[in-house]
Amino acid sequence: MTANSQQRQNKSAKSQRTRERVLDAAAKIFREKGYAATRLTDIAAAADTQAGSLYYHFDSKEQLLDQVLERGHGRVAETVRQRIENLGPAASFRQRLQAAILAHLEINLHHDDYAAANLHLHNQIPESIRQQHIKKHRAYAAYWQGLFAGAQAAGEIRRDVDISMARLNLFGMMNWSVEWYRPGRLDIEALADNMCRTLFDGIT
Amino acid sequence: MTANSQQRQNKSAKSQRTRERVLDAAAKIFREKGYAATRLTDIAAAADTQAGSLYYHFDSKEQLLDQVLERGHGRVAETVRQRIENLGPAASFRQRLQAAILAHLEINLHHDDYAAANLHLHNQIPESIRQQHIKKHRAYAAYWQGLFAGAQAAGEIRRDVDISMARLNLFGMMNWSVEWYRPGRLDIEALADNMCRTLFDGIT
DNA sequence: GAGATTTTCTAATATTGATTAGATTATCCT
DNA sequence: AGGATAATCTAATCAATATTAGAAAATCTC
Repeated sequence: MTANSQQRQNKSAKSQRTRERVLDAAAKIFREKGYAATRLTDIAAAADTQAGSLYYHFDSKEQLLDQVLERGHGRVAETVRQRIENLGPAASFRQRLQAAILAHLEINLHHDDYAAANLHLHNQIPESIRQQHIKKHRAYAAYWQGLFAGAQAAGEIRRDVDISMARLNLFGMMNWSVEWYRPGRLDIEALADNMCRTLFDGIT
Repeated sequence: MTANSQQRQNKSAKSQRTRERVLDAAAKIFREKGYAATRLTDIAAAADTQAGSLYYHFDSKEQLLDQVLERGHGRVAETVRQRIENLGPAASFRQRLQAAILAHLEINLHHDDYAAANLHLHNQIPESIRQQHIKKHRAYAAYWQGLFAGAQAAGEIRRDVDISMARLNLFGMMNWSVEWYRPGRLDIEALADNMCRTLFDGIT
């Protein structure tokens, strides 16, 4: 490692720390107040810096949002994939779905502002960056669709069930929970379990 | 009817027509773009008038939002109650719930900007008017909770099911559909039917 | 149809908030 | 240490937009 690259690394290390702080603050506040209602001074305050200083790290408010959403999506997708892989190849599709539900809920409900921002801002994304985020969202949906298709092929879901709709129904249960869930009384594992059972077995 | 009251009626009729136009426009645009991102000039343009003119009818942007949400909530609640009453006293609770689901979906998905605004703006309501709307929302939730409680008491839902959670799951399915549903390929009745069956019977 | 009243328009005002420019401070390398 | 580079701050700028005030137009009453 040359002295030169060492230098670059150090500088970027410092810079990246505040960059992280800013991103964290942005995720938190965007998620709380929405995109338009968030002021850069709010983000700056939460990141313990000045509004003007943000521009050393980011080009614009829009780009800041873009990166928050990007990271949020990445975390969700990776976490879910990872958890399912961890189950190994012998797992049933219902087990996979249960694990996926738990992972999705945990990351969205449990402290991850980046992930939660994706849900909250869903319909507030400015036109200019919307297209790419819709693409990512579609890819995530397709991944789940694969799980449902596998389950149906394996006979774990009835033939007459429309799996696209089943998936949308599940997304609804999960994503709506960010509106009402508050940590404390109910733990997330019980919640995941409940949704999975409702989806598969119903309440009758 | 005196000439005086006649006069008052006429004036107010005229005034009320534009007031309606403005409210309609506000509902539509608030729902599309969110609260903070909506400009008064947008609403004025859609109502075929001038931004300044809005203030003859409303005190502020906030009050405008307030009335949109208020009306939206009223329509939803009344429609659902009405549909259930129409079933008569002999209807099973599952039938009632099915009717309620259909009504809720129809009004939220089918052209009612006031109702849809309630869902879209859910987490963008300014502090000053949030409290009362949370109250309304709670009352609506309590109404549904009653349906679920009745169903469980009548043995139409298993004893071991947590009906609060079942209700939240159903709300999730229904309310998430405003994010993805587009009129055309799938009719709302089929959608309601599907959700009701998923909830009660599951997909296994 | 004249005068009063209601409704709408036009043109300020005033604030807010994103963005930029230049000065200032911290950090790094030799 | 001292000069270069990076990072941050401060103080404009600039545009957007909610709100207000007063003029203009429409409507109503007699």
